[in-house]
Amino acid sequence: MSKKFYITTAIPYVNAAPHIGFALELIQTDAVARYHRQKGDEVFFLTGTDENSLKNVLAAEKEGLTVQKFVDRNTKRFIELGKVLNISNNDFIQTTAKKHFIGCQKLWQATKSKDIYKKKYKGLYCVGCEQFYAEKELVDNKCPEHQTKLQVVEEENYFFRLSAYQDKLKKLIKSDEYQIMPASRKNEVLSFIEMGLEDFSISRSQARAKNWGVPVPGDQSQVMYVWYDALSNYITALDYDRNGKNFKKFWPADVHIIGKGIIRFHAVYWPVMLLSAGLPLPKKLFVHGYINIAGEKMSKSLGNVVDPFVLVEKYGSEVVRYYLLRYIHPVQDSDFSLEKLEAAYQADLANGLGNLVSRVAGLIEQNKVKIKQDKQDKQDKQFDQIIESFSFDQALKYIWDKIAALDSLITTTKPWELAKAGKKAELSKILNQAANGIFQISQLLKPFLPQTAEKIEKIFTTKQIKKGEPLFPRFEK
RNA sequence: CGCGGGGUAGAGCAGUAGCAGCUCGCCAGGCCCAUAACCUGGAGGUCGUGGGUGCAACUCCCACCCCCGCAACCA
Repeated sequence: MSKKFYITTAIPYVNAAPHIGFALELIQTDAVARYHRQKGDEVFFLTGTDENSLKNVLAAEKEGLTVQKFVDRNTKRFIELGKVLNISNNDFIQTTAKKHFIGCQKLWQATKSKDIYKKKYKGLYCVGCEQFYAEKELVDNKCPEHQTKLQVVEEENYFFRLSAYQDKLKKLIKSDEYQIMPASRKNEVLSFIEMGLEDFSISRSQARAKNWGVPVPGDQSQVMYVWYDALSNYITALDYDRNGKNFKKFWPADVHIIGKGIIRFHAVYWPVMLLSAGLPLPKKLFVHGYINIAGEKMSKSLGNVVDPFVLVEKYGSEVVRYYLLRYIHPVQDSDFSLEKLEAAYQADLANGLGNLVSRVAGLIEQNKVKIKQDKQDKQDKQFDQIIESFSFDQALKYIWDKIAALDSLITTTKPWELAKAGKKAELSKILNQAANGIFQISQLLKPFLPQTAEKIEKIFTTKQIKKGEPLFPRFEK
């Protein structure tokens, strides 16, 4: 019996080229999606881009392009990133899509009328940050980020009655009805809620938004606050606008995967928006950590931004996938470095997996042993449990322990001696065991390293097993 | 008194009361089937600091020091 499984990444805004952090999110999400497909679930995996952010408008202005041209061009890079990383998403939402606009407006209208109200707001606004600042936050009366003077903006906006949902939301999260993982993030959210939720603005004036964004239904002077529209992507992509069959089938989401920076929107705003509109809540929110470079935050000003395209070009997608899943901690921040990536390649992929495959395939080829496929599907509860908890690093460790066990098996049973001694039956038994062990490894590996898994599968399912080329040649010193 | 995460072998991490562990790196031995790969063993840590509770503390309690985030719109 197949279950439906709906999984999403966050949608990054496209004012700059995609960076390695988003690559991590794509790869993690892809691993979970592929895992569920392998289990026979009907999977819908969504990713996309947020094109309505004012930051896009500002970036476009800088380059002298129309906003639409700018976002189209930049979104291409994100689509391209998915391709080069071999990401198996079923759809890619761009929030300038018509169905997204209509869907957002439908959600707005479905929201309980008492939850949306108009309020005058006056504050100091920084266009660069796209945000209001409190006076005590300023440095020399200037924006702490941009060192520019702030504008006094006064306008009437729509507000959402978040405060009314405080108790209800707390209960839903505490009980794991909407499960936030890991637990430390759940606690963080709960303590945030306990501090008290304030109503938040869900629109801005057309002028301030520079006429870019989703218009508020029935009020041409306002566009939706970009997060209101961005979060809606998870349902608009499923054709919520016309209550399409994907929406009926796949909503609510089984998992949203996001980075720690946007936890509030997903853990607080989004569920409440849905509650007010009478829609079911997503089941899980998984929050991953960030990638640091030599202990420092990645940033353009530091000049330490890692370009995922360059990595893939140099090492290949499988190596990048492996490194990010195995050595970037799923929930804590971790350091990224080329040295570590290369060490992982050499030790785990070349010496470990690659060598084992050559080793066993070579022994089989030389001794012309017949391999009988062990066809039965091995259930592995422990492995399932590891993946359910998003412990990608441990999942790979688990697989690599099996690789080591097979190496150890070969070393201790010495098939080459059995061959010399003419002990055919015993030789065949050992090599069958090894071959089937590798086959099993390839199955476990599929969600993580799909291409490599397939190559291994091919080698060990052909009639005449041949050694062939190394999967991961060692780097020359 | 803002909130959170962290400080365990050269590096990266696991370990929540009972002889301090894993991976990489390093050293020695074995093997010779394999991509100079693989296997075994070894060196290397007063578990941030100071107190407390316990028969027993990396693990619980208290205080302090250091690092890194967040503090309503950054993957």
